[in-house]
Amino acid sequence: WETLEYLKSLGFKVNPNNRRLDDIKQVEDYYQTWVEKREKLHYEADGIVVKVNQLELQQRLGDIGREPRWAIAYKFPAVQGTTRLIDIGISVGRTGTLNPYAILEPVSVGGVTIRQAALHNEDDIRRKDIRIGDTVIIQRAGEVIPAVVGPVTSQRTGKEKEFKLLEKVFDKEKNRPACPVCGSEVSRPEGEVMYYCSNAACPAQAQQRIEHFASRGAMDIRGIGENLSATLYEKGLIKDIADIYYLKDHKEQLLELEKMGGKSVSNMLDAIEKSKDRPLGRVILALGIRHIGEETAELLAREFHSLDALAEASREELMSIETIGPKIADSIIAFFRQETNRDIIKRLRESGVKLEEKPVKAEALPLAGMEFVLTGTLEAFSRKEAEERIKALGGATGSSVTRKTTYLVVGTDPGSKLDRARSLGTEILNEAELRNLLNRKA
DNA sequence: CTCACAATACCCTGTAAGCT
DNA sequence: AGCTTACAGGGTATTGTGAG
Repeated sequence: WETLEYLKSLGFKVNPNNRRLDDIKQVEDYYQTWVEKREKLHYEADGIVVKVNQLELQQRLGDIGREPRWAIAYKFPAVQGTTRLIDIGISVGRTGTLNPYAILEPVSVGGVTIRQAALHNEDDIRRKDIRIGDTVIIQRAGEVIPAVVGPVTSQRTGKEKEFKLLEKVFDKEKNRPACPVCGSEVSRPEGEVMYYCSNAACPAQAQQRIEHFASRGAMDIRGIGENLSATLYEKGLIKDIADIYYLKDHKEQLLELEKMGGKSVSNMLDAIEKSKDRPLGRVILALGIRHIGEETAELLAREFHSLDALAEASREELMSIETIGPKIADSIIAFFRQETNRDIIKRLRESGVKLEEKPVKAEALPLAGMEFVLTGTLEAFSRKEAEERIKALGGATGSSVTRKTTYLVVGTDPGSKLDRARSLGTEILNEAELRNLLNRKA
């Protein structure tokens, strides 16, 4: 709504009869009533959720990963507080990024004590003009994530220091900037915002690769989280992700670990065994290939059906897949070219981890063997969308009505296909009927 | 067809608190 | 005590769009 007011103030015409504006206004009003009611509630609330209230539209909009595209939170204003920025620390991420974080004078904001907060990157720190020693405004974004909003410049004493990442990680003995974990060289690729540790074998990265592999979205090995993966790595029980599946040969050493009794060890080993036949998409995600997240991993699994097939795919082959461009393709190729990675995959296979998946047989799909032909304009679908959904369920689409055509789908202003279908006695569906069919079978 | 820009999808990171 | 979860907001990559 504010955006629209802003546009109006710039002289743009906004049609006051536009239904959408009414809808937005309605949401805004509803939100305001809750902002007022908030304090009187006998429970905690952090905002309202606006939802599309038609199941059909919800289905069309779908999800991105776990998040629905048909519902969005509209949060109450965040609670803020101020405190002192004592220092800026650096942590090393799974991909080798050097991540600056704020070390704060502990402060209570919205009922919890905040000591640290992410600062993202050097450019962002500069943009916000955050300096070490500053009094800074802190808020909990979405009532949860601590965030440094910016400095209170009126409180400056002149002793505040600008933050320079390369100075922070400067190693006097080596006389150059160095990774705070392994001491390797640090670089910032042209045009990028993050600095990286150049050492792929950096313990920080190795440990977090293990953590990522075991994580819920990937192989989902319950029991192996940040702490255990670090311990197992430090003790040398696990050097890379494949070693996880050979832990069972080292039971005695596991039992010697602190806080690991017989039950913990057997729970962990059970969880490891269970993870051996996760869907292929999970395995691809778990490998930790750069730029391959949940969605792309899933896509690659559908496309290749086995890790070997993916490993052998050419750049062109990869790029021909929708949503995969040169960067992602190169990232995949580079990963499988690495000798160490090939070795890991070999050992994963030997230990019994499932690395392929039967392609879903087209014959097994609900619309298998049916051919659909579309004519006229559809209301709620684009034609391409409709065709995709039919194909996703195993149906075929044709461009002209023949004796093999199962259904003719008729939108508004149908063409001559309708006449032909009538003369052939082909079954005719209108849009609503098609949608029902798709929803029923899906 | 190419280029530039906008929109969208995807990926990554970190904190506190609830859960086991 | 450790693991998991909820969550925001940063960046990068890809796709879509319109003009020439």
